[in-house]
Amino acid sequence: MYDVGMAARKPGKKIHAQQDVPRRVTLKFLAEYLQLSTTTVSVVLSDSPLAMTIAQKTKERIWAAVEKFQYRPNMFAQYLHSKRTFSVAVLVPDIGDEYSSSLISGIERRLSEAGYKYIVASHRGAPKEIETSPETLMDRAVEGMIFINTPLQKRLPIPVVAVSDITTAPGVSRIVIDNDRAIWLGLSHLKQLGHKRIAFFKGPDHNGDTEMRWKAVLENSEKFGLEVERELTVQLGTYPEVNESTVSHHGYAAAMTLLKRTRSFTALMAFNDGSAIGAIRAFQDAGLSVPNAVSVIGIDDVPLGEFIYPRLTTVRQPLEQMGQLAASTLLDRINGMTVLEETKVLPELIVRESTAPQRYR
Amino acid sequence: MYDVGMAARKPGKKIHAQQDVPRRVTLKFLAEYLQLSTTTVSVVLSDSPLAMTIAQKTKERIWAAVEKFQYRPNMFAQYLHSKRTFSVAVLVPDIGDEYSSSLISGIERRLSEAGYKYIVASHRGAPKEIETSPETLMDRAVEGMIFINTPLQKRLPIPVVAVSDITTAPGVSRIVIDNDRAIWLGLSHLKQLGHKRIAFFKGPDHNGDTEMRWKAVLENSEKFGLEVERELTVQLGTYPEVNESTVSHHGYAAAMTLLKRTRSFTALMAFNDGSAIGAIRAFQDAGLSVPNAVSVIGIDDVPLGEFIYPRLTTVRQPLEQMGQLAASTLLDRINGMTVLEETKVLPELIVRESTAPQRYR
DNA sequence: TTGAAAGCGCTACCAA
DNA sequence: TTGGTAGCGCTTTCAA
Repeated sequence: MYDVGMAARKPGKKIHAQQDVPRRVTLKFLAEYLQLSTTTVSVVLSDSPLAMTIAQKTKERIWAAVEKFQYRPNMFAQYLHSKRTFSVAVLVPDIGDEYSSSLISGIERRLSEAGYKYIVASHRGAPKEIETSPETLMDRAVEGMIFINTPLQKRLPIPVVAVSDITTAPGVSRIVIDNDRAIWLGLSHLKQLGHKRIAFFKGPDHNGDTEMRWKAVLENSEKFGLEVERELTVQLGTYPEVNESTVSHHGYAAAMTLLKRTRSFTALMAFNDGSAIGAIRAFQDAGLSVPNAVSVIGIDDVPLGEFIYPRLTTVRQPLEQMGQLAASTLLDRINGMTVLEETKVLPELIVRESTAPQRYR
Repeated sequence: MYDVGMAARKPGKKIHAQQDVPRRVTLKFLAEYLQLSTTTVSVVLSDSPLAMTIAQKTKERIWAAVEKFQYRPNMFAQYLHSKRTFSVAVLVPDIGDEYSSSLISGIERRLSEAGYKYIVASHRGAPKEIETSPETLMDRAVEGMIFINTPLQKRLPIPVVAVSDITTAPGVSRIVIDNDRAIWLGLSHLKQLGHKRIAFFKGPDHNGDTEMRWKAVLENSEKFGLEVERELTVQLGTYPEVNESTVSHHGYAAAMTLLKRTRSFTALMAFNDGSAIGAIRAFQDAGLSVPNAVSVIGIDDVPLGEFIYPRLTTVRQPLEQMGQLAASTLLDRINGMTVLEETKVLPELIVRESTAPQRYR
């Protein structure tokens, strides 16, 4: 393979570039081909202020050569000066789950508009991964990071935004659903339908929405004159132990647990759609019709929700939009703007078929 | 901020490194601190053959300093020599859909074992994106690419692996489900249950499995003495036009189309789980019980399949495993090994509740 | 209007 | 057992 380097034998001694084009064309090659200095070529390519002083004719020759050789600057060499990589990292528990991938979809949309690429790293809950991956990502010189439902302990030297936040480090911008509003929407819907004895699923401990959402359950129940009974609440993923990993499995198991305790509830406010769908199946298996015997409401609005039987009533969490917001916020911080420490996103009630007026039983 | 560069005033004139540590420690800084040359430090850090010749004592001093200053080599500077980035790119139609994200989950697992990171780019079907993103990804110096259900026209100068292949370029390694076997499994199951008039969903045109799967339908039907009637087949995404994007919507619409034509079928072999779930809902809405009036079988085995009503009978496509295989194959090619041009993965029949023996109607 | 030279952080060749 | 020096591909003074 022809090596460009060989063309420059002695400084000052111009040698016409050979016909052979190296595997990847470099600035130096272009300059030699054009009988110009790399400086000149670099200046016009990057359109720096100095480019004003270059003859129009020269510029045109340069651009023609760029076109001819399909020259593309080497980002890694550029980085050495600019320290910019136009890439960020996204940390998620598991890229395979619906929640993460919907958010990432939104993140990507916004990022690609800005010419950024992203690296995603799933830690699958492994503490070691969570601990070390910020480092290995910093090695790739990402300009910022987005933590999705992932704890960050120490402050990073780059901008960080968290979605479904469980970070404890300072200086993190947060994008969160307005959980109070979400619960309020669900509860007021159930209340309007006449439900009094409502069961609740509390989220798993490692989830960033669990605490806020549970607090909202307590507060809003009080507001609505509803009682949150211990007997009617079960936390996902704690009891009983299930090996299966999806939230739906946890929802199924949680519903079964509930049924073993009592059947005195007429509605269930689940933690999310996955657990709601699992619970619906459990109720059906136990011979309880949904929504006739028990109404079920989820949170999220997963795509399949409108195809299950009965179609799922839920509180929509605009994940795509939250992803976009996270990306926008991160880009703003990267560009040195000051941003809100926390941005709340509004949920929306989607009434379908899994909720119905309470019938006396 | 203290600038390390200032420490080296004149070559040869050693100056003790200051107490101040620069933002990010460099090799040069370390070397000055240790009163060694960068060569020496570099050699022991990379544990090159030459490292044998370095005094143990010196090595220890170096490692201690690395620890003390938390030195991490700059990958971008390293790249300039090694031309290696330990990163690959993954192209998908949409990272938000279940199919893509499950595959990526497998890809990531294998990649991270090998210390690789990946960039994902969703083109959302936009021809312009599909055309240009290989270029922009090459700019990031990825060492290979994985195309998921995405067309690649021209040969790339780096290794490429395709999953659900629709590439036309040469030199691509393919990972595919054994579609013939998948259809065979589904059809033999239905046949055993006594079904004779079976409806089919054909996949959308832009999907890599559509052709092979349809061919398999034709061939296996013949083998089983089943007839594939025009009236009983509808292609997803073609008719009628639906604006909604998910396959489930397409499945719902396709099923409705089918019902408008005839009700003379007793089973449906869908193109995948998404369309199967949409179809089940359509049948239910039309007053047809599944599986009593019509049996439905999907392909994929999505997580929610076992929670819908009725639980979905399906042919499992091991997406995680296929992702891992894709990554392994790509890594092998990157490392210069020769790999199979095509690897077929075996599907598996999962019998649940959406299929039942045919009852005479 | 253009070019020489230094330097970004690291590796590698050749000396000492 | 260790160091000087050149160079990877590019940008950026400073000079001409």
